[in-house]
Amino acid sequence: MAESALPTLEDVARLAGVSTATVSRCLNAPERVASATRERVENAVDTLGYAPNFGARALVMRRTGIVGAVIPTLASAIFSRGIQAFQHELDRAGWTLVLASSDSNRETEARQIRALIARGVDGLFLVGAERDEAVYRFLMQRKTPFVIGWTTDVPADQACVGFDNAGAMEAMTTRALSLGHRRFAVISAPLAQNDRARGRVAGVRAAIARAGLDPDTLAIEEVPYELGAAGDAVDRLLAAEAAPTVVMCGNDVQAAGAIRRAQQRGLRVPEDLSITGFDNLEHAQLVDPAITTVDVPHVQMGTRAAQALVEALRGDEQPARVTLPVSLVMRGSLGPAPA
Amino acid sequence: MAESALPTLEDVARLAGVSTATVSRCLNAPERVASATRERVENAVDTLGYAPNFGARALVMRRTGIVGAVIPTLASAIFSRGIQAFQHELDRAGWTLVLASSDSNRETEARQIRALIARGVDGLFLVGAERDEAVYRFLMQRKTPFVIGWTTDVPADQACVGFDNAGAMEAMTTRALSLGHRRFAVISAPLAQNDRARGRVAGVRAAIARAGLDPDTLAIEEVPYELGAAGDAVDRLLAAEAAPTVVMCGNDVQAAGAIRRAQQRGLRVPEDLSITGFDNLEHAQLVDPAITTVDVPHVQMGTRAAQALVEALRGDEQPARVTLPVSLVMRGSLGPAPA
DNA sequence: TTGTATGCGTTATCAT
DNA sequence: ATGATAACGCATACAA
Repeated sequence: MAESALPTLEDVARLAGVSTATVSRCLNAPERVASATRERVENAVDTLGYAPNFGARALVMRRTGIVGAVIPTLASAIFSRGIQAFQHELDRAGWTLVLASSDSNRETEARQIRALIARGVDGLFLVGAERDEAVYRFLMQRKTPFVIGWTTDVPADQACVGFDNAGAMEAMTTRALSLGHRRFAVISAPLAQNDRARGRVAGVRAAIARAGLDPDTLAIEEVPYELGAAGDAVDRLLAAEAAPTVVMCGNDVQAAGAIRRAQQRGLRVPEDLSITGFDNLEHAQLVDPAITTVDVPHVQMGTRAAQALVEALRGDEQPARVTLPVSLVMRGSLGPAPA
Repeated sequence: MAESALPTLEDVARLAGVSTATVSRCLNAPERVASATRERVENAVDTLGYAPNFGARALVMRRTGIVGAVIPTLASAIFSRGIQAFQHELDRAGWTLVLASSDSNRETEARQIRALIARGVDGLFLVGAERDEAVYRFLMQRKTPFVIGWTTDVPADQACVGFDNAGAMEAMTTRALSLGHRRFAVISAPLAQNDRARGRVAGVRAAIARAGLDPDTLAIEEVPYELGAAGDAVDRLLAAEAAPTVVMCGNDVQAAGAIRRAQQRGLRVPEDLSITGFDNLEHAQLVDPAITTVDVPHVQMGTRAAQALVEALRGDEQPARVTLPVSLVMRGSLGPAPA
């Protein structure tokens, strides 16, 4: 028994008694073919179970219809809402998303970007602006349009859809200051390869500096976005000489872990220790007290990023630059400083 | 200024003073070319910034190296761990993942499957076994190998990597019975297009039937995997004539929502009402009391599924059929039945 | 409206 | 070790 190959345009043409050009037209511009022949062709397509060969199509059309996104991780909830919206909007516009994760690692991200381009993506969505110049050069060279998300701190000629990480955290810190807090600590993602995390810390420092405090006394714990790691960070922070009255976390997962650990140590939140989060994830409403946090418009960001990328793919020259507003969500975990 | 196109194999060949065949060899089988010429070619590749054209390669190789996965949703944590593992293992084996979501909708899933195949995926990862016969016929016709995850309840000739949804829930129910519970209720995902959810409910019914109780009295609330919706379901269940002493949830998100709502109504968990979950998500450890749940080996499932798919892609005839063990995780939310 | 013919960029076979 | 060349399956410019 011969290995019967997949049917091609030619098979359909033969069965329908027309040329391959006509079959191609039936599929791509049905209005340009007589309805009688169109029906014959459609029947042939059905009976043969024909579907166009992707590689051949990509070769001749010079595009694949695929766009790629490289995000730090798929495993956590942090990016899932935004990416879900991104992919939904992309789908509406007829594009398909390929997802890769960088494990928050610079080299891995560079590898993934190259891998995606080798897989024929027509455009890219990237998180943050922190990567080697060589990567940007490569993207230029390949003429691959890209959009950067989760930050707006990018060169003027690049498209981005994000928000002001520093400003958001500065606002939250100012709020804590107004509640009487003077001893701050921060739990952040590792700062080394993460411009968003650095921005958030910078916001805290800016606010306390403006309040006349010394930003260099700010204790910073760098830990991954995990409950237990954030808990351990709390242990370390509370062991310090002048323990903080408020811990500003770079993310709600960390805030949730911090709250749980503080409570396990017998501290009341927020009476004894205030804790704030970032992102307004589902986590923020699961713990008790609920987390005072920064609401990030993830869905909007994903949607707008998709639109920006589609525009770039269409050849629009002006790179879209979108700054989304964030807002403080006051819930129970931030209270007045203890007396 | 002319629109300079991307460099091709021919450009490289010309610059290096060799034939395109030699350049191709340099890229795909470097050991089959003299090191002197290889160096010349590599230099030419660098200076031109050459990268192979994906479409041309896919056309002649008859494969894209891309596999697709269609999952109910990207937005929740339910599938993210498994998918992350799936993609990681795939990456190790040199494949790229394209992700699509079906919104838990049968027609949408069918559309997404066709769309992915139109995008040239060489294989597919699907969740659950519930879909139209036409979809399976289409996959056969296209000779597209696929693996089914999250269940093992599939025809014998299909590859699957999953666990026993019914058995897991039956075990949990039996545990509740041994704690004296006699009035059960279930909060489940909508059953209509979800074989895993139906399996879990069937497990509850089987256990209570075996205990001599009437499974037809079992109250079932079908709601999405959202905190608020699960809370509302609790309200309805508790309004019933003979309120349950234990609510078995099909998922930890629902269990978390149920616990919060019960507590807001002034009930103590588990003293007044026991609640169980499923999946052992991060949620389960965030709420207080922590959720007694079914641990599902998501990471293993994703990894094994990737391996199974890669095998199928390599042409292995025997479809892999993997059943992963699940286990009960006893935490605080399930206690003895109230007296 | 339909058909003919060409080219897209690569891999692989067969010579040399 | 290297080169010429034939597919691969499709879209499209041009002819009829």
